[in-house]
Amino acid sequence: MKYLRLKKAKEITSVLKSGKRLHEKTLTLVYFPSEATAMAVCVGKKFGGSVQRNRIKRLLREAFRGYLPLLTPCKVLLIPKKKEAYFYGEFSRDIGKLLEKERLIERRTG
RNA sequence: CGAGCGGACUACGCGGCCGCGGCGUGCGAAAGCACGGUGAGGAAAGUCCGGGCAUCGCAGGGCAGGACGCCUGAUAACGUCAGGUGAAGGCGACUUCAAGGAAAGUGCAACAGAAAUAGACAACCGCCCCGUCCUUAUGGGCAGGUGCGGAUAAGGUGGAAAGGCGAGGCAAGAGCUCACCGACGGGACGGUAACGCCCCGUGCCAUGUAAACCCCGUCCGAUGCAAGUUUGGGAUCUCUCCACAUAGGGUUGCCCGCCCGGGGAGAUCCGCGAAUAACGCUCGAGCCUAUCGGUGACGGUAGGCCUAGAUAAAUGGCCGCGCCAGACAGAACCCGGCUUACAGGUCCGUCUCGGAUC
RNA sequence: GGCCUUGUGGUCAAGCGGUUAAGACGGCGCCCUCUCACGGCGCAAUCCCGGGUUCGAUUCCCGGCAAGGUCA
Repeated sequence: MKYLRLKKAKEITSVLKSGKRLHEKTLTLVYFPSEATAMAVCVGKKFGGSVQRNRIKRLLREAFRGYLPLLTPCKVLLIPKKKEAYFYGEFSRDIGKLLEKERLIERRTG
């Protein structure tokens, strides 16, 4: 299951403007319904050097990938919150909570 | 055995499942799918130097500006490296050093101190003069002088005070004289050289600062892959700037020289991806092994290898084992260095010092 | 990725190698006043950090760190 990447500044700003924002402890999720699923992560300089930033991006992508087969198509923006340390488990749990809340995924039976 | 010194290397590993960026092959109209193989560092970092490469100048000169600075070598080049010299530090192995010139000139040296680059003052000594005391007198003592001469040793300071220390000498003193040390000049020898060492001579010939200006020597055109190349179209109209030349524009900060006849902005129509697409973009001063030359940096020869090329930007997640933890940190045109960050581990040495034993 | 700039009390800042490191706003304490304001006096600085040159460094040199600007 593949997903597209949100690349262009226009698209990202349009999602930021007209999308719906949801907050959890570790991150902010912005989404806007669409025909194809597309995702972008947003990690600024304040999160540290390139090693730190790359790590956060990878964790977010991996966590998002877990919910991909069950997802109704939409454009998604993931923005982490600054913390001492970052874990895959936390990101995955919070994304799951938010997506379930908005009924963007089918409730898993397991 | 303990404490060190110098050098080299490594940077979690293995297995399973899921996933990511290029590449190759196959299938497919395409999106894509399958398989194979590949995929971050010693610093990829800071951007501090040096190159390659590209564009501009048409590749000329001068000034200004900048960098470097013991010697010899290595190198494409360097502010780098190697070997040596000198100085400083350490018992030692060894380490550190922007290490030319202060008699080319200029500047600065607070406070303190009599005085800061050099004259004076106070103090010292002799002569002369005057006062006073002792003495018959000669002579002597004490205190002094707008006087003359000698002379810079001592003077609480200070980073620095006119070579140092000792002896002689003198009215008092002074390289005035002598020995030793230092400095300067000359010569012989060794070394490619920096320099070393020895001999002779000169009483000594001028504080520090050049990471102050500067002088001497060597080197430097500017801009940087967001460089730059290709596609990025065509037509019409309007406005505006400058000009027919001692002007204007371009050219490196300036001058000379050289080059140019137009430049800029907006609107409409066909067209439409314009922070875009492709190239640049990875085979290169490349890496590995052997061998030869060299003390070494490095170079020669032979054989083998192909080893990231992304562009909102690829290495991750989960599980198991090794003991549970595993540093600093992520390529963005490419190389050579320097500097800075860094958990742990491994290896080497006719290495050094101390202790014990034989 | 490249090229630049700047770091001085809480804030804005001056500072030609020798200063008690100016000044303004703000803060705190005291005086003045019945009280407040105004006014007066005083206090508060690791000169971003670490080395070096120098007798002496906020200033000069080297290396870090942080903040900011710029390119199409």
